[in-house]
Amino acid sequence: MERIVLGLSGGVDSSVAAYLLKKQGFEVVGLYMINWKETVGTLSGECPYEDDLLIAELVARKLDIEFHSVDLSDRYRERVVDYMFSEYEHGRTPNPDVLCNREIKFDAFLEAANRFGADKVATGHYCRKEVITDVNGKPIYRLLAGSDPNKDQSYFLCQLSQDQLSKALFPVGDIEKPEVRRIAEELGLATAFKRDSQGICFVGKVDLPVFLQQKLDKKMGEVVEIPSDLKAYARMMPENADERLRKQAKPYFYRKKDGRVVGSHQGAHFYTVGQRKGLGIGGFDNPLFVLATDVQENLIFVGEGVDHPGLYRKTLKINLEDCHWIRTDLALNVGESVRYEVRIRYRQPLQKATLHLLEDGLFIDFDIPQQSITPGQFAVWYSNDEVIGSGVISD
RNA sequence: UGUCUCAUGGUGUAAUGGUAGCACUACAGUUUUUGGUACUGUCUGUCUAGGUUCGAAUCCUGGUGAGACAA
Repeated sequence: MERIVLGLSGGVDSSVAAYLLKKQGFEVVGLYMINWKETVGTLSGECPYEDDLLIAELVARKLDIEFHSVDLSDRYRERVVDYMFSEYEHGRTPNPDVLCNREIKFDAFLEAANRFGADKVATGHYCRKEVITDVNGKPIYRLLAGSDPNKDQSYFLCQLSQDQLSKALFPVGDIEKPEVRRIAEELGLATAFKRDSQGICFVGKVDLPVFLQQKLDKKMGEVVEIPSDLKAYARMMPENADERLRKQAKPYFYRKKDGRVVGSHQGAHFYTVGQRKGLGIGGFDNPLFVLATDVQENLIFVGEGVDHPGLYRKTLKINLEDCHWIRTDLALNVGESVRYEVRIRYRQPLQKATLHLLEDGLFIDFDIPQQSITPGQFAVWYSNDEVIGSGVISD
């Protein structure tokens, strides 16, 4: 009987995943991962993980599976939290959960699983895995969207490697959320009616702006409104196709003199592109959206209305070193192009685009201009249901 | 100093005699295993002191404040 370590989080998805694995005949070991122990910033200084640990243990007992916990908080801090703050400090908007999967759940956690006698790990992610073989009979692992289009979490696994994927199992990927709930209820699991978790796993109940304010310094700066008829928006496009891509992918660069000061803020690094709330500036006919931030000058540039041209761009660039192919066999060579569907944030409907690999980076050229392309976020390209690759949007 | 205009919630405005509406902001909730977005809901107001009137944001007088023109 094959031994599998399952990440039991104390949520309903991993609980049911445990049950399904067991039903499939695996010897399941539930392993609770502690990745954050700090109590600062949490409500009423509660221990952030004790409740979930207890619930996970309860579920394990109910399902009659072996249960342990493992403390990965040092690793988590190094690989996820430090990255997160560093990105914010540089004016980018990180996705800690993508990193958490790449660096923790399918790395450090996998190592821990090995110590518990398993060489594969399972999680409660809503996504699927398939194996095909290449011409030499070598296996190729495919990462597919979860069957429930409403809960598909393949986006968060976009940075996994073939090696990581080869050791992963996603038991709930081919069933839908309501079914998961139903199974949990039928089994009488403690998690059956527990509400879905949301927000960065470790921050828990605290909202991110508050958390960031505790970690990053405040620095008063100005908010500059950019008119929608700025001449930079009517930029001339070069004839050469590659040059045009490069130019289209370049974010608009604003200076204070391009607009007028309409307010102040407490630190440009607290804001992200496309953000509407939190500026505290009223009196306009339409809401203001953040077009860009400049952490060097500590300026925030905003535009009025969802239709502001500064909010849209047709092309984005991913630096070569940030370009990751899950399907390494489908990786582009310099000079090649391919049609895929792309999303630039979790749950965004897939957008048709053409990927062009040039000497200086991967350029994703969308059929339709995209709103709020945000540096630091991950662009993920799909072929139908399959995640082909991903990369960090450059600035 | 003179003349004129204006003064509505945090902001921008609507209602010119019948008990104040809209947008933005803020807040709350929903959606969401990132951030953000989106959706729903809620709060806050007639500069001040008098007067006219059954009744005033709306008319009259004084005050205070802001702007424009005038030298």
